[in-house]
Amino acid sequence: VPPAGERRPRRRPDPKQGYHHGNLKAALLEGAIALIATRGADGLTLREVAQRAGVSHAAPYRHFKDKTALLAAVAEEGFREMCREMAAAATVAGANPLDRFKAIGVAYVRFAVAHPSHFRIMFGPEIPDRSVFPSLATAAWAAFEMLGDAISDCQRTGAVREGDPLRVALPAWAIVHGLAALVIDGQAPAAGHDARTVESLAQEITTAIYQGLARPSGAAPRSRKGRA
Amino acid sequence: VPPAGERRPRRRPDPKQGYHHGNLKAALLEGAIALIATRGADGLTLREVAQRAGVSHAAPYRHFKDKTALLAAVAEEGFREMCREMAAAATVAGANPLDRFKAIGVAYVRFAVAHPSHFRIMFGPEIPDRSVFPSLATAAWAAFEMLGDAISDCQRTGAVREGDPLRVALPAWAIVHGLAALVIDGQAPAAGHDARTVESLAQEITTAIYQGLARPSGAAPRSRKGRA
DNA sequence: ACCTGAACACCGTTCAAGT
DNA sequence: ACCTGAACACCGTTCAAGT
Repeated sequence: VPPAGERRPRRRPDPKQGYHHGNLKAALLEGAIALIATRGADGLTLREVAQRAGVSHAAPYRHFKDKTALLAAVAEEGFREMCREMAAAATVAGANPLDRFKAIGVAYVRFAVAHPSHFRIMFGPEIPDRSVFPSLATAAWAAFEMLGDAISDCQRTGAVREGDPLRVALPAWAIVHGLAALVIDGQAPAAGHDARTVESLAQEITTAIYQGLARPSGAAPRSRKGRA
Repeated sequence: VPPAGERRPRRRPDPKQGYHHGNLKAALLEGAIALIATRGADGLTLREVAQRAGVSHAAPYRHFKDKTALLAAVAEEGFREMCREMAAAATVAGANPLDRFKAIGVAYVRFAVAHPSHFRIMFGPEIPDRSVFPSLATAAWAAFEMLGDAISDCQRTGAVREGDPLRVALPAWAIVHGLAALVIDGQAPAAGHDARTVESLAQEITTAIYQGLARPSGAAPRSRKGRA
């Protein structure tokens, strides 16, 4: 029995298909992502996902081995969307590799704050072993590679120090990931996850990892000057 | 009915006390931390904590309002232990503020990798609103303050650029937090959480946030030289 | 004051049975 | 091939009842 007046998009039985609709799998995935956004990662229930899709609570098992498999699909879709948004941000940023690198980092944080529960599932312990889901591992790796490639480009123009790009990219990944985690967990001071605050925090962070916290060499302890 | 041969420390009924032992609350907290270490954050069950303490599954409610309250106590103890370890690391590092700052950052990562499930509960969404538990909020803040104070000291000696210490400390916090999260979630390349690998990764990270990723100004693009 | 035992409303998962 | 309904073994939480 459906609970009450809940909007449920495109329910068209189409009796040519088996029972309810041809692509229950896609509907379940979509529903799970929507449910996570409103109820949080812990609030996600296989039974409610099934109910929202209009099927019995046992039906999902025909399409996903278990709850973890559904969560893996959710996580994979999250990484794909994150990559899309980072790529879009890089495009907007223009041709300067350093600008592109910073834009990607900011987009990383922006995605996490916009979809905190989704972000948690992408990285959290709900999926204990990512190697069981190769396509998820691939999608996750692609996100890291975007940062690595951006670093590579910066090294080519001489903006970033030399060294293995992936190794140099790790601190950059860590700092944007750390800021994202702290903000969505309510530790970093981003009141209400206000978009402008988050944006400027992310800008500060990417600048910090590029320039470092050290006093600019050659600058006197009391008078700081901008770089060239 | 206790399951089988499980070691259960110091069960001394002491009939002077109420029923089982005088400080069931402490026993529950201790048991919860132990259970998290072996079963993970998701595997923690109020009923099993009670069973291990030798009481009924309803008994914990006499000492903790609900499961979240127990988790908050677990998280608080985690922050205290982390602070202890960071303080110890700073002491070992000596008097140089920059060395102390790096040691604190490394200790932060080391704690997370040594107690991943505990670390997740300290920062995760299991405790939705930290402000409900003031002592937890205080303990968490103390950890951030240690980094902030270390940055302050570095600014006094001129090693770190000027500015609001807490604001300057945020990138440092983000980078160690991010590395910790990536490692325990199996994203960063620390095979098996090997202690030496983690240690050197943490060293690299703290160096990176101090020096920055920028090519050292004044160095030619092809020949890098050490700083003074 | 502190704990027990039964009860309730949930879960994830399985499996025979239906079409 | 795909879905249902009942069933099982769990949860967290509550509450009358015991000492």
